[in-house]
This record gives sequence, structure tokens and C-alpha cells, in this order.
Amino acid sequence: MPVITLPDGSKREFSNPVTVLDVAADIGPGLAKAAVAGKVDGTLVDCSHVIDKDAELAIVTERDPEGVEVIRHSSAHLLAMAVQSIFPSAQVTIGPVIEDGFYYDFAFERPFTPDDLVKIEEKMQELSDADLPVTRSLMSRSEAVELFKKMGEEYKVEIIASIPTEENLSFYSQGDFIDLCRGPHVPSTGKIKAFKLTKVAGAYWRGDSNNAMLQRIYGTAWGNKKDLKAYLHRIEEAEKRDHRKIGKKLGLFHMQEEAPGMVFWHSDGWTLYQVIEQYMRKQLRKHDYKEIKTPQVVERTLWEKSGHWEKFRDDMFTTQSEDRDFAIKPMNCPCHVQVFNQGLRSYRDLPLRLAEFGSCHRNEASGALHGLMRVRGFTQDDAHIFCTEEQIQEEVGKFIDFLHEVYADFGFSEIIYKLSTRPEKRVGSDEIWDKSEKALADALNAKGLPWDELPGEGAFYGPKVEFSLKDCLGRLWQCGTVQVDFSMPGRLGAQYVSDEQVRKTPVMLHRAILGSFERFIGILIEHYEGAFPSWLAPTQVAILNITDKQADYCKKIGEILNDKGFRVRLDLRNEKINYKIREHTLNRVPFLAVVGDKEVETQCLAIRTRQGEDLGVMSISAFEELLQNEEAKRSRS
RNA sequence: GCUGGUGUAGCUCAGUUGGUAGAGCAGCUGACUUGUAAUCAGCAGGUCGGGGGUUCGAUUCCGUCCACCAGCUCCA
Repeated sequence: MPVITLPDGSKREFSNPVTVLDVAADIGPGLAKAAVAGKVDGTLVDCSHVIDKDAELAIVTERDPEGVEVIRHSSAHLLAMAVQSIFPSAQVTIGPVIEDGFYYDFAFERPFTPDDLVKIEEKMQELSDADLPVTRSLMSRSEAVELFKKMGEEYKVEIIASIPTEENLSFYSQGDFIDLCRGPHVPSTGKIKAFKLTKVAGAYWRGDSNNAMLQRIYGTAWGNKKDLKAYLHRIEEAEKRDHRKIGKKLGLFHMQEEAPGMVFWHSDGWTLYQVIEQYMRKQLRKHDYKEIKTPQVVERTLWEKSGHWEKFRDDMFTTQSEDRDFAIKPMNCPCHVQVFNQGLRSYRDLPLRLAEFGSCHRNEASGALHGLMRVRGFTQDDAHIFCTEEQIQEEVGKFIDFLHEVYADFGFSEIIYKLSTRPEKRVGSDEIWDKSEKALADALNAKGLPWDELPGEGAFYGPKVEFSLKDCLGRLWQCGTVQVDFSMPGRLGAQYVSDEQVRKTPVMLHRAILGSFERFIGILIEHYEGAFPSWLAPTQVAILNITDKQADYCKKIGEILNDKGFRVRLDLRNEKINYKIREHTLNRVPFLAVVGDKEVETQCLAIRTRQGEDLGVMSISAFEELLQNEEAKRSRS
């Protein structure tokens, strides 16, 4: 006689074991219709799940995030069923839920084409309309292996072989389609009603580039058509923000065939870059860092000592001169240790924070390149903190404060924290790794920050905390990092004299806030859709005359503002004011100053924002004050 | 690097039974001297990504290299 407790605390008693669906129907027919799954004592189950003892139950519908997940998972099965009904020789492999959708990997003799996608999607719709019941069954391993062997599903046989337990396996079928799956799934295919296949691509079996390449079909699925439409709209909006498009339109930078993955910065893009660099430089001084600059080309022997040659030689640009091998530096740390190593260091020098806007080159795989986001030539806002073990936590804490300040100034408020721990291939003893991982975790905890662990994702020399920021579309971008390194200082002979007059090896913390200028600017472009806040905008003010008569006055104003350090552009062309306003607005210039006879007469400016807001006529000093306030907004935020 | 796709004027894009190319915007020239998101007219602009092959003839067909795009792998 199970007593079911519902989320609102109410209880219902049943005389016999009941299914989730029975309970939903008992509450109301509408709910029974909407149910896609149930949650029994916190575990997600099918609607057909039988409850035979007292339990807490929540009916999961398409409106619950978990319900949408179930729908997505079932969509993957529907996709596989559709593919196999059209292409019977296609083998199924795996089909998980991902953010906003799902995918399914198939082994097939040829790649799927966009035309195939259309047919497959139509077939899915047909199967959804048929509202086929989805049923769960159990099978022993041997039965399952036999079944899939008979079906010619080699990959499924392999998957079963890799499942370690001796438990029975669960299967889901709909019509003549059956798939190995943990579930849960929707009760019938008719529950899948808002989906769309989005793209096809190759993907390696088990994510290993040594394995066969499978054909992956991606789709998106939602609880209802409205959410699907909203999602598709969101994708369109994101495309409009593409930094490559905006960068071209605003003339910020370009790239070309002869230098793949490297940026040609144009005047406006470089202005933006420089504003950011000068800002960071000021911040570094405030936080007690010393800025240095190290060579671009360094002999191979140093990279061998640091361990990078062994691990990354294929990704390094190399060069030869006078029978010596050199590498274009792929990172700054070994060079920073060289600076540390000059002279005899004392414990009194620690922590020593050496910073560099370090220009690095890495020969990234051609397929990995992506606009400004993944390049071969880039500049890191890099720094290395040489300190004692005892100082690690405090230094990490100070760094986190520094990073928060910078992100806030750039308009990012939401930050995600991840702690990446020891990878399989690594240097250093387990004891050192224990200590390093703990130091980072302690620093995060001391700040009361929520964080997730990424097991095995650390660098080969130490664990790291990664800081990702969320942009206005909710997308995550990993930018900042702080990494503990007990290895490299020792490898490269860094030492200091301790207070007990013995030589000791310092700990090194690698850290960056922006990550790389290139990537960070790419993120800024997309976040602001090219409409940068005034303190970052390449041009802050455009001065527009109505006729030639006001040209001299405009030039005078331009000089005044320029002398005050504002970035001003004069537009004295013989064009209609509408034309000029349109052009500068499209170029995202924050403030437009219009000057006609009236303004000359009163020695004023008529100010309009790029949003089209009329700020009215004001004196030059009043406008200067307005610009000043815009600058100040940054540090107040 | 792998799988698939794409590459035509400065930009955005048309261009099918293979006969050496077009539009809009931008540019230039001239007229217009203008009050808050595009004034009008004219002109010029391209070895159709590179180098091969097939063909009387290739932007078009074939293979190759390069770059870019999507995804996978990688990311010190």
C-alpha cells in the first residue's frame, strides 16, 4: 500500500503498486497527458516505472528542465530509428544529450549530406506523428550481445563489453527499433514534437583520433515549439555577433592566407588593443607586479630543460641559424625563470611577481584555428609569481581579487570556477600534487567561491584553476587561469636564500587574467556586438559639421578634446548630416557631436548617442565632463 | 591533423546542358552646402583561391595544394 508524497507535501495512498503515470492520472488527466517521466525519491524514471512502496514522487513534464532532457534523449533515439529505417546498413553507436540538444553517432559507408538531413528529419516527424509507445525491457549481457551481433551492430557489442557490471542491461524499443540505454525515456514518440536537425560532422569513435571516424548528426529539441523557435532565434542573434564579421565591418583587423592564424591589426583594432594593454599595465602596477620583456626566439636547449620540447615540439615553430636550433617562444615561463635567476635572490624578494605582455607563437592544428579565438600568434597577459609554499594560498587569493576587479571593469559579472587536477602524463610526485591541489582548493574556499573539479585536466607540471566568464548570450569563455608549479623552477635551477641561510627552490605560480589579448578582444566584440563602452571604443566622439562653414570650429573642438586624451574623429565631408549620422552610428561611435551655425554661435555642441538618444546642446566643458564620467563608470562598476 | 562544406569586384552576393562574367553597397569624378540613420548623375573596377589535367575552348568537369567555415581531436 504505497503512500506517495508529492512535491507540494500532499500525500496519496494507493491499495496496489502503481506506475508514475497512474499517479499522474489520479491527480488529473491533463497532468497524465503532459507527463514525460517521473522523479521517485530523487531518481529520474520512466512513466511506466512501478512504485510499490512509500516514496516521494514528482511528475516531470516538458516544462521541467529534466523533462526537456528526457525529450532530448528520446529525440536521439528517434533520430537513430529514422536513420536506420532510411539507411538500414547504418550502425548505431551512442546518442547523448548535450546543451540545447542531442546528437547520435553512426557508422555508415558514406557521409550524410544536407539532403539526407531533410529526409531524416521528415522521417522523424512521421515517427513522432505515429506516436509509437516506448517500452523498457531487461536482458542479460549474453542475450544482448547475441541480439546485437545478429543485428550486425558491432559498436553496440563493443559498448556492452566495456560495461563492467554483471547486472542486467536495460533496453528501450519503439516500433521495430531497439537500443541499449539506461533511460529514462518519454512514454511515446508523440511527446517529441519540437525538434530540428542542425548539422552533420565527423567524430571519432570514443573521441580518440586513432579510431574510425563516425558520422555525427546534431539536433536540437525542446519541450514545445515556442522554445524551439526562441532557441533558433538565439542562434541567429549569436551569428550576428560573430567577431569575425564585426571585426571586418568595423575595420578592426584582418587575417590572410599568407599568415594563417595570425592577426593584422588595423588602426581602430590596435587602438582598442592598446587601451586594454595600458589599462592592464596600470592594474599590474597597482597590484605590485614588475613588468619585463623577454626574447622571441630562444635556443632549443632551454625548451628541452623546461620539458616543453619533449611534449610540444610538433606544435612549436622552429628556426635554424649558424647550426643552432631555435624555437619561437610558445610561452613565457622559462624566460621568466631566467630573469629570476639573475643575481642571488633572497626570501625577502618573495613573492616576486614578474609580468609580461608576452608574444607567443604555437603551430596549432590547422583545423583548430578560429578567428581571434584560436590563433597561432598571440599575446598573453602573462605573469609568474615566485613564492614559498606558505605563500601560495595568499597569492592565489590576491590574484583572484585582481581578476575579479578586471572582469568587472570589462562588464563581466558572472564567473565560473573550475579546478583542474593531475593528468595521467605529468611530472612531480603525488605528494607535491596533493599539496598543490589542496592549496588551490583552499584559496577558492577561503573566498567562498563555488567551483567544480575537472579531474585529469591539469597541466603536466601542476594543477590549475580556470576562470570562465559568461557573456551576454550566456556563453562561457575560459580566460583566466592560475597554476601551481613545483617543477619548473627546479628544472631550470631557480633558487633563493632562505631565512635559515640555505638555498631553496621557490614555487612558481603561472597566471593570466585576459588569457590572450586576441581572444579577449574577440570575446569583447561578441559581448558588446562591437558597441564598446566609451572607455574602450576606438573612436569615442565623431564631430560632424553641417556645412563647410563650421569646419574651423569643428577642428578647434577636435583639438581641444584630443589634447584632453579623448579619441576624436572629425567628419567634415560634404555630405548630408543624415548620411554622416548613419555611418558613424553603424560604426558604433558612442557620441556624435553635430555642429551647425547655431552651435558655432553659442560655442556649443549638439550631442547624440549611438542609441539615437538626443542629449541636447551643451557647452564643450559640459561634454568633456560627460566623457570623463563615462571613463569613470569603469572603475565604479 | 581528421570528416564534410565553401572560395566570383574592396564588401555582400547572382551566374547549369563548358563558349573568358553581373547587381547593390563601397571607391573615383562632377553637381549639390545640406539640421539628426543612405542627395543625384557619370566613370572605373575581376588572369572567377593557386598551380595542373581533360577539351578546339574551363569560373563551370577531374585530381592536387592553400585558406576559410562547421564539427571531431588537440590546447603548455
